Amino acid sequence: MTEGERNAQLYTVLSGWGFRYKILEDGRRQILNYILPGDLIGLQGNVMLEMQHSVEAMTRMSLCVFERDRLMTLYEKHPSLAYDITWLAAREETMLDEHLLSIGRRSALERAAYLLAFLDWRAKSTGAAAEGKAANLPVTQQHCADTLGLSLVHTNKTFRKLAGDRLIRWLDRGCEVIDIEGLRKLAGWTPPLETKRPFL
Amino acid sequence: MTEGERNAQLYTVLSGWGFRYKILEDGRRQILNYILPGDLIGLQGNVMLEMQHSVEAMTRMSLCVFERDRLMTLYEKHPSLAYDITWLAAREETMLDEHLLSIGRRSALERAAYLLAFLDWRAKSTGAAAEGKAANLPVTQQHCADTLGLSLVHTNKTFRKLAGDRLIRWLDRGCEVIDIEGLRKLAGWTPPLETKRPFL
DNA sequence: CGGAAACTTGAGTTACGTCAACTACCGTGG
DNA sequence: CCACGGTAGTTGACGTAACTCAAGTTTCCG
Repeated sequence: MTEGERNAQLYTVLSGWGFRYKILEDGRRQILNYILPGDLIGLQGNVMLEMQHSVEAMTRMSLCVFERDRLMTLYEKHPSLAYDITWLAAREETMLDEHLLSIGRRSALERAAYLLAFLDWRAKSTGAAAEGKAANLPVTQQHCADTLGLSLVHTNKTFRKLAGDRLIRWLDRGCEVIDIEGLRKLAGWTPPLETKRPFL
Repeated sequence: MTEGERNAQLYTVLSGWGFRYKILEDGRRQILNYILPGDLIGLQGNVMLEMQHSVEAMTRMSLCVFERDRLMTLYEKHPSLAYDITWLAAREETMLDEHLLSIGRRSALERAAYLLAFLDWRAKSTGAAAEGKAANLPVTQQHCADTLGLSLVHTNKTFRKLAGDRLIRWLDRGCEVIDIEGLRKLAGWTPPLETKRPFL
């Protein structure tokens, strides 16, 4: 699914990991946010005229399709589902705000710590990893670099520092969080308190 | 209105300029987005448990208050208004996405050009400035620096370059856009196409 | 066994940050 | 009327975090 396309569908993610991103003409890429089970894809495309970003899967994903035309009908017939959609949109906004703070004002080390703490939180709160147990995050350093707004080389050096301090361990294809509290403290971040989460 | 507060109200902006921001413990500040007439304030606070950011006015603002408890009722009684709220949330997301791309991947000069082109667009599309006429943006360089994720000094030097190239003129307290097309081209950005905008 | 994708490391460069000083422009009050 | 203090903007010298380039491993997979 790429930017500019007019997309008639809305999707709910049932399983798997993906991400949303934008690119400049010369290829510079910025990952905007990650997509996990329970997330909605394509709301912007339904409400705005066209998609403003692209989406890519990181693992095999299964989706539940939803027709665009039915969105207004759904709002009329099921106000509580409409409310849930708003809830999801507001949560996305909260995440984007934090990412913005991170890229704009945190140092490379803090930023990296924040990203991993954030992904760990998301992984755990969607049940992708058991609560309490160390999460194994299926990201490459290239993904992280494009999320952090850093170069690949500098991202690597930053992660090596975190690994040297025993906060994480970097695996073949992904990252294992060892000391989540350490990461959160370094980043100066704690996961947001949420009201009850909608099913969808 | 500051972060962490539990805010029972939702506001619609009738007139004036403001902005949303977050700060780290040591005072580093990141401006997340600007608030103009027609925008909604406090949706996150209503849906999440508490406000995740703070809001500050840049000019005198007039607001229309809306009680939190009535949100669910509104969703039941007026689905089209509910849809409008979703529309606004999706538009906010689109703007945050673009800011993220900007801070993460654009150079200081491109970023500055983007910000001014963006504010010019917002000013014009809310009727704060006449369409076609040069918009006068009521921002200080400190605001811009905190939006761009740059230092105040470097922001100043960047703006002086834009002024030297006759793209903008910097006034006492704010900025006058001279060559909007030049700014957009430099930033590699054009305003998004929007579907019909809701009243609210 | 070869080739691609991911990760690592060092050396040199540059964009941006910090520090510090200075100007200009108010509005306030003696 | 001028003295003042505060906010906003400007500029130069110097330091450093992050980038680029380039050359490695290592791991996976066909």
